Amino acid sequence: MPVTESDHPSDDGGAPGAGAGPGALPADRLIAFYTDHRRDLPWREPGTTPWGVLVSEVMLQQTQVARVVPAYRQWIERWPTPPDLAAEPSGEAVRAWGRLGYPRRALRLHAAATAITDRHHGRVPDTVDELLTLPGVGEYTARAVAAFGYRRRAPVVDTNVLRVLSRATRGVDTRASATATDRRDLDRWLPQDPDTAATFSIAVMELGALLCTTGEPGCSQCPISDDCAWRAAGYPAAAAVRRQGAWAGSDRQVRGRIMAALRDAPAAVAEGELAAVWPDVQQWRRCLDSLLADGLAVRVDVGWIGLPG
DNA sequence: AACCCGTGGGT
DNA sequence: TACCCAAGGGT
Repeated sequence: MPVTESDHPSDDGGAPGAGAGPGALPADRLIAFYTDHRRDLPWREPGTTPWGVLVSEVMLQQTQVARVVPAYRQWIERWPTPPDLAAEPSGEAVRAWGRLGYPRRALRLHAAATAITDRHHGRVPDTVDELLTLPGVGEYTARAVAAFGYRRRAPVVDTNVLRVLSRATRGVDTRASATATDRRDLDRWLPQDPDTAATFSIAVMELGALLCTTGEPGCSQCPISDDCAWRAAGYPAAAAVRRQGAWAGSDRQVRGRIMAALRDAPAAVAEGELAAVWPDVQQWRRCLDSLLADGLAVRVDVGWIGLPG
């Protein structure tokens, strides 16, 4: 594990000093860290709507912040409200998604905009339960929108928060995905005041993104290192994760090429031309069929494939 | 519950 | 280089 000596001095049990205690997640210091070191991101600007928060959260699902920023700006400028997006064909959402990856997210975001328009009068719902009914909105995103969009008190646990929670309060590292237990554990540290709770959540997330990272954590700059159970335990390594399959030659690669061809074309593409993206006809056929089944592509006519209308 | 789903940056 | 993995969700 890439832990530097300078960041992790093997001190001999120095006094905890003014720490809140081993395994604590002290809100005051986390919020102070956020105040001092927060990144200026477009979805954090004053005036960001709950719809803006929802769009940013969906884009950020498994996609890095730096790649999301320009896409988010263009998306919000073009579709400032859910009805604006719902009024357009879903294929336009898929095209605007560009190369963010996992284009089903674009389809689901469009479906969410439609549901918000039809069932919620065009206003993004403000309760976790209602948000959970929206396509593409899971346990994390629902709470993120409630907390960051509406300043509700909800335990927001993404991969960053889970890493901080696990390390600081349990003394172990993890690469698992968050569970209901994790949300309950975080809730213990969540300030009661809703607005402060929302700031606390984004502060923990920011700490995980900037300092308490998977790679080389910046423990020497961490505001809660004195309370960190993981540090006290000597930075034990996380359990190994199951390797993902090879990318080259995968269905995902083939699907990606087909979608890129459809996005780059102004209108429908002849199947014969589309087949040129991959030499293995069997695999190409299987992937095209899966894209049609997913609704990411449609057969607009015999032998012609396009983005959904 | 394990597996699938895109793309690209970091090392 | 090859591999990890990044503000997850759906099945």
